[in-house]
Amino acid sequence: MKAIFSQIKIQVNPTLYLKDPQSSELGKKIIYTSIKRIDELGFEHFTFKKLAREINSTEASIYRYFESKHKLMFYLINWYWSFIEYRLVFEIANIKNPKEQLSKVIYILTSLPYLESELIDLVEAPLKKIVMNESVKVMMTKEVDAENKEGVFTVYKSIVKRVAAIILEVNPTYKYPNMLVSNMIEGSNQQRFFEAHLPGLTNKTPESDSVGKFYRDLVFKVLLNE
Amino acid sequence: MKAIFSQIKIQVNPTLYLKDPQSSELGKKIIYTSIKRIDELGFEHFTFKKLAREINSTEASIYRYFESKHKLMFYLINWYWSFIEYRLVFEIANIKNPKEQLSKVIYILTSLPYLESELIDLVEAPLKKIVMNESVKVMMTKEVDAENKEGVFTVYKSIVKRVAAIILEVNPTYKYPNMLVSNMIEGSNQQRFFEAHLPGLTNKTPESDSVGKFYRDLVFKVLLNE
DNA sequence: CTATAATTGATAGTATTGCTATTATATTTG
DNA sequence: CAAATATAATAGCAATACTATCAATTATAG
Repeated sequence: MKAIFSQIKIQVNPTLYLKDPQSSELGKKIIYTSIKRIDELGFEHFTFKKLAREINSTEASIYRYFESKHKLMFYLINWYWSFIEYRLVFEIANIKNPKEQLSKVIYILTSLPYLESELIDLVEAPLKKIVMNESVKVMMTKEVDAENKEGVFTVYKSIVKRVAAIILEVNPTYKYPNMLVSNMIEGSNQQRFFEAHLPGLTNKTPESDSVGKFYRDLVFKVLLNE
Repeated sequence: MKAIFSQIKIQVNPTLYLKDPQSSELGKKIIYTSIKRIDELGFEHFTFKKLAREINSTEASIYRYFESKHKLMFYLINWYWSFIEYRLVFEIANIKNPKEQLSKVIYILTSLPYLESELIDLVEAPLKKIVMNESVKVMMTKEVDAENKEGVFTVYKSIVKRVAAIILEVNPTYKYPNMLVSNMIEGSNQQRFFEAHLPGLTNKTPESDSVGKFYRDLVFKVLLNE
């Protein structure tokens, strides 16, 4: 399951691109290089001009693939979400016990990129970092309703739904399964950011993964107690 | 306790402004009007030029108060956080029971602007909306470490610390009090956004405040169970 | 192998943004 | 009323986010 990005052809909602970047060399270069540069510069400082310079192409050519850098960003995020959904389904397939399933899910959704041996790849690791650090900035905008209509959040909602179903198996009377999932996904991303930059907002300890433990503890306490 | 913004002089970290906006008419207009416009347009579409036009002033004049729109945004957020800290201290003062204190705190930190009669004001309500919808975009940037050094997050950390202390009174062995607080603050803001724009990620019901209930349920279950 | 279409590159241009600099005009204050 | 200070007016600049045009290259189909 190594180098998944290159082997598994993950399908991304066509509203997110003008021309499928997976269909040409230039397209692939755009994807690969933009992942590295967005991770490095942050979404705000990343521009098509910088990207074009790096891949020896032009802004105009990049615009033939993506309508805007916003859309490119959503393309990458959606690719990642699709990949996560794939993993979710795959890794849970042969687990029977819902609690064990949930445990695995928590790991997949909250773990750090470099902790996952399967993700050690030049592309997937920075992609996860992008999702962690940058995605909230393109989600929480005034354009969200229009983008939602275009199906930008379909995969994300599907993941939440899927995990919520497992939660309801663990505790059929729990009232807020979707919120518990979306809070865990977004929260763990943000807590990772806090750990790195604002540790006073966290309870970071030198050893051990406190973000992962925090959410594991939280989810199971919320579900298994009265 | 009405119209707090106008009555109580809240002190904001001077690194956030070049000239104290509370010290002049123009300064106050900048604050009041920017709150309304950032709320309306979102941080990305808000510009000093638009603001200047509206208050019949010029970009150059606004730049004498604030180094950048980023700093102005932090000024507003900090003002809000200081205000919340003030409320927190004030409203908890005569509650003895830590659980009741925590209950009050959860309400203050997660409630919607228009649900709080004290906040119904032309300024505080949109200010809370700004913090809910826009603040994460200026927090999660590559500049965060530099801004943290300038003390931009001092008040926020202080709130987290304060509430974490109450949490430890409720459950002295709980390992992640800071994370529980920052997750609740940031999470509730985001869940409000989801409720309004991506309800599929939440468990919204027509009546009753599900975000508030979700976090209340969550916090107490996490703290009061083994 | 050539005609045709599709893709990319080169270049230019536009409106807006974020910000600085300069000078003139008000306004406050001592 | 003079001096200091604050604000307005104007200009300008480099960067950003795009769009448009046309030429050169490459792929593809007959």
